[in-house]
Amino acid sequence: MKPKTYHIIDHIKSRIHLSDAEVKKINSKLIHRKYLKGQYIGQERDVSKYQTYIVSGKVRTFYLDEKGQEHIVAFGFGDWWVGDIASFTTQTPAELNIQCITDTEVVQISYPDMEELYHDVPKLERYFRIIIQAAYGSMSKRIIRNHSLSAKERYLLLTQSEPNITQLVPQYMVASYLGVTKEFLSNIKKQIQSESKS
Amino acid sequence: MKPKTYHIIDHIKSRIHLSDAEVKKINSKLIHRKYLKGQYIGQERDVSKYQTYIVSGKVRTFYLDEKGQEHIVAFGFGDWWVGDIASFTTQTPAELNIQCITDTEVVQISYPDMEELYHDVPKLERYFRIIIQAAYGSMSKRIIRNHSLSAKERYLLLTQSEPNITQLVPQYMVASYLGVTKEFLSNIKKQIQSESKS
DNA sequence: CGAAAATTTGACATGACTCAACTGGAGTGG
DNA sequence: CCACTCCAGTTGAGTCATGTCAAATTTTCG
Repeated sequence: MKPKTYHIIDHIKSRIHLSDAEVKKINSKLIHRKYLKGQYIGQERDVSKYQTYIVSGKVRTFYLDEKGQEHIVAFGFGDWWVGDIASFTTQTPAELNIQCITDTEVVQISYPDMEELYHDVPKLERYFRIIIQAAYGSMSKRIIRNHSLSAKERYLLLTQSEPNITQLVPQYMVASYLGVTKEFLSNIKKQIQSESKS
Repeated sequence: MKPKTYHIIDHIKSRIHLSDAEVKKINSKLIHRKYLKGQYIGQERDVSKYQTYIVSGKVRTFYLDEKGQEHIVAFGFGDWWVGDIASFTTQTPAELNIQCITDTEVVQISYPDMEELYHDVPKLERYFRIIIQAAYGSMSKRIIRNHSLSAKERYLLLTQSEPNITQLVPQYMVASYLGVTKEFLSNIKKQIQSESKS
């Protein structure tokens, strides 16, 4: 019986070449796991134990400020990595919460296994370098947009680049992701609507 | 005559181990270069040709919006990498400008040389993975702060974590980095001053 | 010293937030 | 199948943070 191969392997293979032995090695470290809607993959103050790859489902990464308000840093919609990278790489308490918006299927690699994998399959360093570079690039674009665009412009940009975002997550999460209150996002939508009518 | 060893090698060695042969290999690809105050290491629309390590000097990375306003994404103050990562890694036109605030000494690696180095010294993948993870972590914290703190709180946090920032760069750049106008930052400073007096 | 650049000031405008009330489903259970 | 609750979304009034513009002042530096 062959060991089960996860979609994640294809994802890695699309960036770097892997031999069968390497695939096997990686597979042996993968933990397959399911979370229910509302469950936390990781919470603030806990040290992030796993690097988590979303196989299916929807996840949000958010920060809770002193006033108890949520600020969504990122969404994860399948075939992508989530987690508090700072916490995982330095094995210090996390600032971020990773919560499932829907039932979610993931594949995880623990910190010690990750270190072992980096040692045994050094090419993975390249894979993760590429992944993180991409994440860094989009994060830096987000900062730029937050500084140079109004909330309305940011909303239009988001709906344009991710047209079904409104189907994927409730509106108050979109607001939090954009960095505005739900009331104001509602207001923005009304503005846009009345503009398109005239 | 031995080839000159740059400080950058120590920086790399503090993250990964390198043999003498590997050091030599890396050194052979390093381009040492000086820029004058005001010069651009990279400009928007140009494809970023080099990964740039700041040896000494001060650099800012900024974005120019449609209204012609500058938005500073990051500063670089020595012994750190700068550049438009998205542009470099995908070899597509940059969105970011990298400008020297003072005379600046850098070490650069060209794109083809970088690829060659990754091939010949695979450990470098690890080094850059670690570097970018750190950059990503601080970038993500910045997004959080921008969303959850007021301009005044952000300013206080910055002056606390980087007390001599006011000596390092002119105030209007600090304002741009914080995402506020120079007038408003001036206002904030006045507020803080009057608070500390009472 | 003089010009250019950086900073400050103040009046005014506005984007975005707060709060509180209201609407409108989507269960859930009697 | 209705009544009830719960949650997401909307509305509107009032407020505050921050932006805009234009002028005055200070600093920097040739």
